[in-house]
Amino acid sequence: MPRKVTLADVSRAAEVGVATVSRALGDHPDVSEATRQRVRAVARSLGYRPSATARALRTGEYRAISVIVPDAGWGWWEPVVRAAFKAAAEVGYYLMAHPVAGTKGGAAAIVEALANVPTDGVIVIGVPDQDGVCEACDRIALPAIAIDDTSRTVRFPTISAQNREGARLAVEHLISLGRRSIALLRPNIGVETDNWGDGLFIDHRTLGYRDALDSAGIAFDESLIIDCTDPFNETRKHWRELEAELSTGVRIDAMFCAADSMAGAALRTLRAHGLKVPEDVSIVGFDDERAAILVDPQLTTIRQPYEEMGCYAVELLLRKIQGEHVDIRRYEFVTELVRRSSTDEPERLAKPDGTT
Amino acid sequence: MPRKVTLADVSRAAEVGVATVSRALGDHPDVSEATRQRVRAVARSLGYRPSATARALRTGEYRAISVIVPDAGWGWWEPVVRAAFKAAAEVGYYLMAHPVAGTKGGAAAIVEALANVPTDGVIVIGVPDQDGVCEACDRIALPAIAIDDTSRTVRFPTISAQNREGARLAVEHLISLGRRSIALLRPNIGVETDNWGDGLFIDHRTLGYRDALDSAGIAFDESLIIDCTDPFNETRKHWRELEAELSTGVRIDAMFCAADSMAGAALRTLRAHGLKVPEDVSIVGFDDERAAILVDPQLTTIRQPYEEMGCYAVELLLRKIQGEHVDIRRYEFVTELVRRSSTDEPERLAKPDGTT
DNA sequence: TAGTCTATCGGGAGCGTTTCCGGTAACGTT
DNA sequence: AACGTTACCGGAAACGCTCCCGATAGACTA
Repeated sequence: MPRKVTLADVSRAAEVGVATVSRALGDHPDVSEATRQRVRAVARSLGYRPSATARALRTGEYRAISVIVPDAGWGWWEPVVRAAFKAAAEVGYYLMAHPVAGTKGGAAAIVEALANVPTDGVIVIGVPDQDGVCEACDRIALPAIAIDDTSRTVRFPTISAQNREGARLAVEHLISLGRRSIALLRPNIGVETDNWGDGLFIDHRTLGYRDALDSAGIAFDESLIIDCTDPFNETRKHWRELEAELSTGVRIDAMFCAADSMAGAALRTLRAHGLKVPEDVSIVGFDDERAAILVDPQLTTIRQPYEEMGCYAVELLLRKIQGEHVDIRRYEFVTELVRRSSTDEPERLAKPDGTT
Repeated sequence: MPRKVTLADVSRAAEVGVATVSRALGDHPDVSEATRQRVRAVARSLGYRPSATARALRTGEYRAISVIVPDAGWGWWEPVVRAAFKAAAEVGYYLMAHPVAGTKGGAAAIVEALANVPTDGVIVIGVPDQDGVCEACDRIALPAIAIDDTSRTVRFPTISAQNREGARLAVEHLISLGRRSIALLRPNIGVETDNWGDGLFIDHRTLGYRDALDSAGIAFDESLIIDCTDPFNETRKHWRELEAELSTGVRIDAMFCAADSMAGAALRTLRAHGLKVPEDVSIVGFDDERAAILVDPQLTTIRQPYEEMGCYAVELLLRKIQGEHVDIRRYEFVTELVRRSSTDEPERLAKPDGTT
C-alpha cells in the first residue's frame, strides 16, 4: 500500500516551505495567488489528504460531534439524528452516532468509550440515565446537551417538545370527536414516573391528558391509565388488566397512546377484542414515528418538530464548544396534530359543542 | 474548564519519566511492580485520560472502524450494526455509524468525509452504489468490506444471506399451504434489476421464487411480479396495476414480499380490496425486520442471521486491517423461515402433497 | 538615497503519545 | 576486585500538522 503522502511531500514537490503549503491549502491570506494555485495542483496530483489526527492534535479541536442514541435505529429520534447530521455538515462538522443498545455498562461505559473517540461535544438523545451521561461528560470536560428528558431535573441545556401541550392537543381532538371514555396508554421508560411532578416527558404528557379532560369537564378516572413496558410484547401487568376489562365488557371509546411505538400492540389488542378502529375506538398517538404510517389504520398522532430540534441541538452544542454561555434550561418546541385514519369519524356522533 | 491532564503531568506527580508512565499504564514488562502501582494511582487521582489523537498519530492506528448505513435507523441492517458494535467492542475497537440518508453527494461525498474521520476500515451496508463506495475507500487505502449486495459484481469481500435459498424457502412454505397463485412483490432499489443474472440480492430472491415454482410444477406468470418503489407511498406503476387487477376480480391467493418493509403497504392494499390475510391471501416477507411484528397480522418472514453477519464482518475487516489476505468473494449465510400469523392456515385446504 | 512598509515566505516549536536506545544500579560470577 | 547480566528507567525522536515569529525583497515615502 502506498505510504501516506504528507505536507512535507507536497512541500518538497512544490518547492515551497511546509508552512506555506499549510497556508495555501487552508486559504490563509498571506500567500500569493500563484503559489496557492501551484500548491493546490501539486497536492491534488500527489493525492494529498490532510491527517485529521495530526490537525486535531495541533489545534485541539476535532470538528466532530457525537450523538448518543438509545439504539441503532427504530425510534422517534431518527429524524432528529438525520437533521443533526445535516446541520453539522453545513458548518463543517462531522457527526457520529453512538447507539447504547447492547452495550454493557450503560451510560458510564458509553462515556468512558467516548473519551477515546475524537469528539468536541455530545448530544444525548433520550437514553436512560440521561443525567448520568451528561455528568460523566462534564467530568471529562466534554460539552453536552440533552434532547428530550428522561431525567427529572434540568441540569443541562435540554431540548424537548411541548409534551404537555401536545398531549392536550391529542386528547382534545379525541374529545372533539365526541369521545368521553379515553384511555391513556403510557410507555414505561424504566424510571419511576410521577404523574403530577415536573420532569419526565411522560409526566408532561399525562398532565396534558388531564388538562384536556378538565377543560371538557370529564372526570379523571385513574383506572384508564395503562402502563406498558414493552411495546412489542405487551408484558406489563396493567396492559393485561385492560385486556381483562375489555373482555368483561368494559368500554372505552378512545385511546391516547403516549408513544406511537405502542400503537401496534394497542391496535392488535383492540381488534382481538372485537373493537374496531376508528369505528368503535379512536386512537391518537404521540411522536409521529414511522410506525405511525405502517399500522392499519394509519395513526393520527402528535408530531414533534424533529428537524428543528436536531438543528437547534447542534447550534447550541457548537456555541457551548466555542465557549459561549448557554442557559441551562429546557428549550421547548411546539407540536402539531397530524390527522390520519385512526381518528376518522365513523358516523355522525353528536359532539359536546354541537359543531360538525 | 480544567486543562487536560497529560502524561507529563502524571510523570511529574509520580516523579518518574514520561516514558515510564507510558509503559506502566500500557502494562509493558520492563517496569517494576511498585512503580506501576504508584503511577496507576497517581494517574487515577489526577484523572488522566490518554489522548486518543496523540496515540493515533504516533501509532498510526485508530482502533476504530466505521459502518456506512443507508439511513439512521429503520431497516433490516439494524441488528447487523448492533452485532458489529458488540463484536468490535470485544476486541477493543470502537465502531461508529455513518448514515448516508440526507447526505448530498452520495457515496463519493461519504468517503470524502470519511477521509477526515479517524478510522481503520469501513463496513459498507446495503447502500446504493456500494461498489463506488468501496472503490473510493480503496483509493485512500482504507480496508473495506461489503454487506449485502447492491452491485452486480463482487469486487470486495461481500457478506450476504443466501437470498436465493431463502426466497425458495418462503415460496415453498406458501405452496405447502396449498397456494398456487403467488405474487412476487419486489422492492425497487434504484438500480436496474436483472431477473436472471447474478448479482443483486433482489435478483437472487427472484430466482428463488422461480425455483420453488418450478419444483412444484407451477407455471411462472410474469404478470404476478410487482415492482414497488416506495414501500410507504406505493407510488410505483406496477403496484397500481395490481390494485387495478384486484379490483377487477383477478385473484391471487398468496404473496411473497421480497422485503418486509413493503408488507404494511401490501396488507393495507389487500384489505382495501376486501381480501383477508391470512384467510384469503397468505403472505411471507423477507428480512424479519421490526416492521414484521408491527403489522397486523404479524408477518411470516425469512430471517437472515444478522448477528453472525455483523460479527463476521468485523472479523473479516480486522483481518484486512492487520494486513492479512481476505478472499474477494461472497460469504453467504443461511436463512430460516419464521412463522407468524400471516400464514396461519385459515381452513383445511387440500394440499398438493396430501399432508396436513 | 535612506528609511519604512507591505507582501510573501520559511524555520521551528509544540500538540501528547509511543518507542528506541542508551544509561545506571544492583546483583551474581569468576 | 573486576566483569557481565539483569532489571529498571529516562531522554529524545518522531508522528503530521498549525501558527508564531522573524526574514527577505521589493515598493513606496520623505
